[in-house]
Amino acid sequence: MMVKKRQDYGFSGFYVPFIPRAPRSARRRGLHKKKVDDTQICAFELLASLAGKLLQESESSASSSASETNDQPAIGDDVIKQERDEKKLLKTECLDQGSCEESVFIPEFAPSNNGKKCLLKKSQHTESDSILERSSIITNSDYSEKISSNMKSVISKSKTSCDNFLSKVEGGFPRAGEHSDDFVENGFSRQREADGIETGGLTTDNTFNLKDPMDLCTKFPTLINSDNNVKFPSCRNPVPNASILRLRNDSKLGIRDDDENFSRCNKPGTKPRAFRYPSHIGDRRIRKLLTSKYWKAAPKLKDCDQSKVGFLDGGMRPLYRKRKICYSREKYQHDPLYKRRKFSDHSLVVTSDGGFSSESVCNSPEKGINVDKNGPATMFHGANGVKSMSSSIIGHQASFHSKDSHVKFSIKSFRIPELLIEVPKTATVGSLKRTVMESVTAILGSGLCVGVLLHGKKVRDDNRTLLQTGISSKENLDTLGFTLEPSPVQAPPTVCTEDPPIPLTCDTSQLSPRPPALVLDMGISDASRDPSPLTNSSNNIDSNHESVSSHTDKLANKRLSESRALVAVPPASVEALAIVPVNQKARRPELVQRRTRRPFSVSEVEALVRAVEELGTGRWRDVKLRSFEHADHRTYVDLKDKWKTLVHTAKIAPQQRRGEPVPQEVLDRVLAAHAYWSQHQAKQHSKNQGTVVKITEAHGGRNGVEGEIHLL
DNA sequence: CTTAGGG
DNA sequence: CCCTAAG
Repeated sequence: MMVKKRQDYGFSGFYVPFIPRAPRSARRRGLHKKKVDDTQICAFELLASLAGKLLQESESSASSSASETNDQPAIGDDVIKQERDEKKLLKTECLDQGSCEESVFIPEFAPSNNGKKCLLKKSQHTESDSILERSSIITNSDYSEKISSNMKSVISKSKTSCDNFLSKVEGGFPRAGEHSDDFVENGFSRQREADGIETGGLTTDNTFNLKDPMDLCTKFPTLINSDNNVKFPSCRNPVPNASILRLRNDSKLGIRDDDENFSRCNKPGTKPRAFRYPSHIGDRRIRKLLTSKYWKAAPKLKDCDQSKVGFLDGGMRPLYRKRKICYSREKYQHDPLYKRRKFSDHSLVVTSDGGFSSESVCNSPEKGINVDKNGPATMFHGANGVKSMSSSIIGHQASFHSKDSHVKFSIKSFRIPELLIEVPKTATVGSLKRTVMESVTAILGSGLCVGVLLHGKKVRDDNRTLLQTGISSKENLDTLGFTLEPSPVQAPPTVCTEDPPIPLTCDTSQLSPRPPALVLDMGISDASRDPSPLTNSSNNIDSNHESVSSHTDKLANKRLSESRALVAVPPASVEALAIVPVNQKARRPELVQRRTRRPFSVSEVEALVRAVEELGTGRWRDVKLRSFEHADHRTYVDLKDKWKTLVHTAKIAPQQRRGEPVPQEVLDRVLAAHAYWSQHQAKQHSKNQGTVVKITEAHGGRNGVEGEIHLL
């Protein structure tokens, strides 16, 4: 449920590199955790924004430094204007959020998620509103930017959209403090004055003039807190929920897909188990989206009480500890972030810049602004074309003007794919920064091109007109999305292995059990074959793109799922950069990353069969414990599923079987056990259980194999 | 959290 | 594999 909801609100069109999830066993469901999520939204957003920032930054640094400089100077009138806009923006955002009950799920969105979400929602209502909103948002960023530094603007912006997020960031990163200060000064000082820090978010200035203030409050409690956070070290944050990016003991930084973490976090009352991360295999890796800037953002951690550090992170290293310090109590929430992250991956970050980078983040005031374009849909109006594209998110909404023959697109921003960065614990912050920068650069460096998606399908025929493609249709506009993709020509597969963390390696590939070579292969092949695997399952709008035939959909999906194993290697990955989707209707279910596929080996199958023979088919947990206890990637559900497939496999002709062939003998045993246990179960139901303890069933396999089951 | 099933 | 409904 949650997932879906999130998706709906968050990512409709977003495509993100796929990353394998943590073992299912580890994951938890958080049906009841919804509320908790609220507080954590920001964190996700933060992450998302970071990603966006990274992208932007790299881009800007590369190509738009000039624009930046230009932009900054203009502080005078513009500022005022901006401010006004900002207020407007804020207001709209608040309202929007308020309107969105599901704000809870907002996390899905990137930093600008809230805004985006709002936008989306608004868009539903009125296009004009959405536009306004967007522009206001943009303005806002501009405003802040102009006021102080880009960075500040970013912060302020982010704050507006997501206070929590900021606060979290702060807490999470060593340099957060710096930003926070700036931020406060520039963006929120007013607020504080007015209402005091506590109420900051709500009462602050005009910003939040809501028709119903309460709405805002109730809905965005977190935001309020965040304000507080900004001012005060996160550790002081009274709100337990304040989520921060949690750093694990591991040296790997990155956003983790693990649901596990997520779910734990969600549960307020969760057991201590939540903190056992370190022991978990999957947890070992901390994946975060960090940008150098990101790190910079958390300077004030030191401010936090050191004493609290030890809370949850017993053995953390100083470095991490520092970061963690403030967040110790928020570990829970942290997890949610991850999960959201997953979702958010797909989402656009409205304020990609919202985040954290101080410098180039908000370069172009116009970025993210909607533009009416006569030209190709792919064109964005921005301060600088390229820059805006990469950094700004695509507006999810495109509006169709019946009046003229123009189609209006608003691209709020683009999101960059999740980056997995792995560095040794002993790595310096500087090295981390470099690593991040390199990875980002790698993404941008290879060149990007814009892709157009309609109904999740990639529109490849560049010669088609919007009209022909259906993009001019109002309905279709809702499902229109843009993507940043690596240039066709280059797709240098830069896959790093996760294992060698020692040298700073930028691992854009997901941790995959598979051999790197394989991964690469998959990634490449997938990319080359089908640039937009994600879109396969969606309905084709057009015939112009190479759509996968329906019967091959399954295969495609499979491929897809496999490819997901990789976190897109920047250049190579098709979906490297996000998409902007728009409508929830159009959303695809697969936004959530799937775990990497790990075919059962024959030996595993044998172990499974053995266990099932002994334990029966209704005790998967026991089976897991007995035979797969150390196979963390095999959950009992996996085992159950495997058994299911085994039974099926055993029933079909050998020619129809795929994958690593399982000895017929084993399959026969499967059938035998299946038959036996089915019967056994039936007997039990019929209250006739105790009688038969031992059953021998013979199946006429081609080998005439006979399966025996021995019961106690 | 586990199971059991459907997708 | 994923997702859910049910214990």
